[in-house]
Amino acid sequence: MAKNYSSEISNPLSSNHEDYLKAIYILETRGEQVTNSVLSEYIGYTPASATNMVKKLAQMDLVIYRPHQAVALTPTGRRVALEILRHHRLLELFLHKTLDIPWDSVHEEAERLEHVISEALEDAIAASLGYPKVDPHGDPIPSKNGEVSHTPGHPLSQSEAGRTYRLVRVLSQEKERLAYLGELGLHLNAEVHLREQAPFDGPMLVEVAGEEHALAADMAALLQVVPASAE
Amino acid sequence: MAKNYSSEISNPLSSNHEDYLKAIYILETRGEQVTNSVLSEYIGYTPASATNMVKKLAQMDLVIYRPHQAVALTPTGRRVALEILRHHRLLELFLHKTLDIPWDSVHEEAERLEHVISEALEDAIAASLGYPKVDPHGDPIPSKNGEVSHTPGHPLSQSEAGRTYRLVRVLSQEKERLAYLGELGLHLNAEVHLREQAPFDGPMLVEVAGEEHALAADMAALLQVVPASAE
DNA sequence: AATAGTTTTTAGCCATGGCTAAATTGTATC
DNA sequence: GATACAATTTAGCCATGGCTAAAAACTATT
Ligand SMILES: [Mn+2]
Ligand SMILES: [Mn+2]
Ligand SMILES: [Mn+2]
Ligand SMILES: [Mn+2]
Repeated sequence: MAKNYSSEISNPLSSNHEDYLKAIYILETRGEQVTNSVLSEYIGYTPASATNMVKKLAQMDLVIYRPHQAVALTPTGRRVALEILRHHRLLELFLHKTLDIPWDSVHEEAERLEHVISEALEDAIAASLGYPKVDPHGDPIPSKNGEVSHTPGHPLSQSEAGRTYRLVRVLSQEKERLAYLGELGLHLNAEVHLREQAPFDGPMLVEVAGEEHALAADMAALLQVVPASAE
Repeated sequence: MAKNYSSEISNPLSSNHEDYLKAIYILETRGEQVTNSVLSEYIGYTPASATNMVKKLAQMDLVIYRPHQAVALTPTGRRVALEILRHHRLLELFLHKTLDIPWDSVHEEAERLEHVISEALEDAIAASLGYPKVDPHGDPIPSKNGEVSHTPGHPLSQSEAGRTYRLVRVLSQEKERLAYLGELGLHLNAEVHLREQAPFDGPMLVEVAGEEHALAADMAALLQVVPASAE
């Protein structure tokens, strides 16, 4: 069992290297073509810097780079990306459950911690949480050997009115958005009764914990739910 | 209450900047003259690199630098050093108590984590531990406003034979040494009965948890104890 | 197929913070 | 005070990874 993928690599990866690989992985799984501009915008650096970094990652056999083409992770690159993503999501859950850090703050904290925890600490965290499968936002936690479980659910925006659902995933890391949802009681596993959906992609009327709220359609599209009975 | 001392500073400090300040603080409190060679050896970089860094820290008003003189922390530099040291020791205790990381492994882990935790996380950790005063090695945890409590005790090597003591501090971070002491049952607050001390700085005979062991004099010098009755 | 517009790459700059080797300064000894 | 030795600083090199501006390469439209 190969544990430390940086051991397969001559010089160790910096935090930024790791964040680039993670970004490419996330963009790939979104189904997007990971063009230079998409990547550079996501990562928050200039296109020139992204090209620069991608070429370095290609030299280390972590990505496939062909000029003017979309970047793609190599198997090794994917393993590194998944390892960092595992750190990230384990840390989010740990910070939330063990230290009561609010779910809208764990992301930025994990963004730094993910690069500096050892294998032993990763294992200790996973064990203390009982080897969890999802983070506080319902994002799947990759397993130690790089498997990602498929998460169930469909957007609340495409659900039937008059039924009750359970929130299983929120497709956003935005602090303000998460804080707002939390205020409405829309945290993970919350029960939502969908009263009605206004036509023309209008707002939805939902009931959460006895209170009624209106949700914009694009907000509801980020909420993945399953029927409440199915548990 | 000024919280983030890097906010008083134009550009943020790197991990290395922080480790240099911490090193200078520790060497100062040991009573040593913090010459360039002492610092460079402690920090593990060449003397030229140490000079380089010290000059930068001086430009930021974190240390006083005069060529060919010992370096000294400014009040601001000391605050930064103490903030990082607080992170370090809180993290050591947290890792040990909450995640069962052995006391000989927490140091290297904290060495990286100390630079990336937020003020909020620092507070959450301190709260979850009940605002502790010492780390797993008995080193005092600086308070949020930079106060360091005086730790009691004297070296086991300078103690009276025939009496029982309580271990309150170990003056070493060496992994192997700590692992060895742990195997003997010599963790923090362990009770040690001092049977006899061989003359000419010879080994000491001690009894810990019902077992008898011989301890080299220089090892015993690192163990700070108080009389067991004084609890 | 020419042209216009967009995307990507290249070229070259800069700050950071290591390093080695050489020059300088300080200190101890005769 | 001269001289030797150690400590420190300086000078100059290098890799990293940002950046801007300009060049080049794709893509779409006429
Ligand atoms: Mn990150
Ligand atoms: Mn998440
Ligand atoms: Mn450190
Ligand atoms: Mn310690």
